[in-house]
Amino acid sequence: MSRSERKTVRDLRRGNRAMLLRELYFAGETNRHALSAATGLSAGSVSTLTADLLAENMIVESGQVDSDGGRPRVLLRVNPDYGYVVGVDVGETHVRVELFDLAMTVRASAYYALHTARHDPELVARHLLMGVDSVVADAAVPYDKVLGIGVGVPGIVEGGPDALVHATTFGWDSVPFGALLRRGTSLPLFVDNGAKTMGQAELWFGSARDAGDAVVVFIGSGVGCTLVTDGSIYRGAGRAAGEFGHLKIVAGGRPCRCGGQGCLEAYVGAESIIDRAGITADAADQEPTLARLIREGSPVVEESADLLGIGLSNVIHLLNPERVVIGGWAGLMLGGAQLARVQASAAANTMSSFPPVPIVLGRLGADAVAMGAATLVVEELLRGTPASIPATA
Amino acid sequence: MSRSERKTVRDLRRGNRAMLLRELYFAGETNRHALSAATGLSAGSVSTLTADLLAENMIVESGQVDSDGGRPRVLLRVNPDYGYVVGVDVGETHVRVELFDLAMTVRASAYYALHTARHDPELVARHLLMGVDSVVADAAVPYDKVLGIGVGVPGIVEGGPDALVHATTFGWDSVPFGALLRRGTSLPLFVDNGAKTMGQAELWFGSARDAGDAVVVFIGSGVGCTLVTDGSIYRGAGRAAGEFGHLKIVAGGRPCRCGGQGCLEAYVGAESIIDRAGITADAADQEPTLARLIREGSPVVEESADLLGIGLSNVIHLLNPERVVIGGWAGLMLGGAQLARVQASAAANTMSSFPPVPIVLGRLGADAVAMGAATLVVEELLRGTPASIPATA
DNA sequence: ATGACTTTCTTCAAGGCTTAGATTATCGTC
DNA sequence: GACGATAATCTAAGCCTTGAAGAAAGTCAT
Repeated sequence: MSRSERKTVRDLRRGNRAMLLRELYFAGETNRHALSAATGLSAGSVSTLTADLLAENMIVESGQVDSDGGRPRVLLRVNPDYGYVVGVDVGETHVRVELFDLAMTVRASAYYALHTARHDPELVARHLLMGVDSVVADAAVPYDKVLGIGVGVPGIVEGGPDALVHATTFGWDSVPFGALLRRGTSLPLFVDNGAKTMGQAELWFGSARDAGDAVVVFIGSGVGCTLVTDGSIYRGAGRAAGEFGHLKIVAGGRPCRCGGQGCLEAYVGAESIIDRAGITADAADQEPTLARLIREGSPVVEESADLLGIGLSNVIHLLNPERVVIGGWAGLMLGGAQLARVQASAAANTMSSFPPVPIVLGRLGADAVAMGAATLVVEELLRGTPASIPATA
Repeated sequence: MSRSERKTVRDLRRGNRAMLLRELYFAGETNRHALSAATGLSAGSVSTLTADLLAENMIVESGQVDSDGGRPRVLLRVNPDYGYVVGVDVGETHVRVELFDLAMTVRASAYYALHTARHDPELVARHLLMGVDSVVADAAVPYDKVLGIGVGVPGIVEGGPDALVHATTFGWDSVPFGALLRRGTSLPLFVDNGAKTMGQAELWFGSARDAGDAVVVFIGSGVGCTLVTDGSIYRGAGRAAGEFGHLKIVAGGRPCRCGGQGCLEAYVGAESIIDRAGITADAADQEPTLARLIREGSPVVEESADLLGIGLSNVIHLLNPERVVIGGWAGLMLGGAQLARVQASAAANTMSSFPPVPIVLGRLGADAVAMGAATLVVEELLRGTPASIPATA
């Protein structure tokens, strides 16, 4: 009930520092004057705070620009090489590991195919850890400058150090994936649902950028989503919020792989679309198969767009977002061809007294899951809590 | 994107003061020692802050309790007579005005029946303002100690000074109700959707008390809800979040009074239940008619319970609340008789990997709308922003 | 080249805040 | 009645932000 910490003057400084750093991170490149305006802090405070950050090598001066008739401004930016973050996308068919610098430039990546029905958690964990070693080596980066590992996985991820994962469709039932990884690395670890990591990527750098309240829908084999409230991801009481795919949109409808009936995912997930078209496709063939169905203008695809619109109208009624973003590989395919139909269906099913909501496609492509996972680590850094300061700055 | 204000050391104090006041308000009666523990502030800070609040007459000492073998603790509480707040429930059939002290004790109330199809905004506003004058007079309270008026109305309430109200079912289409009231009073005004004010009442004093993440469903003639995130009400980008009643749960289903099809409200709102049972009832007769249907065990009622459960499962999947509360006069009736059925239906339609969610009835009865509206004013007071300090404290 | 003017950034005294620890108040108990 | 215990207040010390003044580093007109 009572939020709002911040008690001593020390906390005040921490908060202001975090605010400044955040501004600096998202602005990309600014000067002290602009920072002062953006954060509301006095010029003096900005000066001392940036001095601290410069001394820690967390930010760097990156040039100057003339100001019409005055002392030139010194440009500041977050030091991309202050540290590195690893993002991992554990998908239904693969494990993708990428190493980013703080400017989110990919420095190295690794990919491991998962063969169907072989989602042994131990194996996945081994791939993942191997991938981490590999990207750190490939990027030729000192280990102690890796700030942490973010991992996006299918299913619901419980909090806690074990990071229990419940992903029926993936064959994982209460798998302590965090604990499994913990055995192989001592780096800070952040495990979350893959739809949410993608959502954070779109929120930070993609189509949901700067949105205060948004919904980012993820459509791959299954369907998930990220709810953005007040500019950050809402996770709910048990970190399970956003199970958009299991909204019931057809009473007593098609059985879903979750065990329920009439779920949205049973209609608009790639697996379901293909299944409904009467095709039997291997997991690895889903992508080309769906592409073909869309190209051929299958009525199943159109129906999926209509149903997705209904599903979106539900989210719109409930959450009143300022924007809806559709992402995930299947979402981008479906949306690429049928966005207008989705929009029309959503609008038709939304009350007229509701302000119209833009529905757009994700901008970061299918790789956003790994990038978003990496941002979980960056988020921690920007929070400004001590720790996570590498030995040699 | 960047939240977290709090910049100067002055803001720090304001924040701490607000935190303390909030704690004091919800604890009801505490001592300085306990406050220190609860807020994390040092004993010294609590001492000076409470001294300020006492000097302003915002809190009072209310007795002592012995502490086993030591100086007795001085009990502190918010001064119930520091100021008064007015809460108004504008419903489909009535305008109810109540005046509360800060302990939320009703000091006076007024009631005006609205005759069907006569929801002229001007008339409603006149009733409301008359009611305010009436309760202030009845309670024999000085006008300058009335801190503000909170109003709960049907439909969507846009922010802004005009408080535009969109309530199709009420016959209001973009009615600037706030502006209308503003012409008749200079008191601070807070207009919000009635389902949300009820939700806030249940959150502060009822079944959702202390919940961080909860959903409070309101069922009257229509259906609405309040989403509680991080201990406070989530309103969405355009303050329209929570239109639970217009989730589509039956594709291509029954026409709803909103103009859509298959909305939840078209099945579980009191008006719809009665209609589906084949009865024609006047608005004023809805209550006894629904009571009779429930008593007679009408199959329509059972079906409504099942559908409500499905609707709730959608909210649960999307928001992962720790608790669901059912309120509103029809909700309390329906829930009183069919709660088990609602719970069973919700559980049956929720993924097994989801933690089970308690579904309970509201505890404050049908009057919660007005009380919740009044809390909007109190909320402002607790926020600790200057202003709203009556002349004579 | 020079001086006036601009704009950016830094320095520093002043004022405010919380804290920790010492002090005072007020009980029960031996 | 002294002593211990618990509650509340007082005080010195240490941070922090601000605002104003000053330093830095340019442009521009003459």
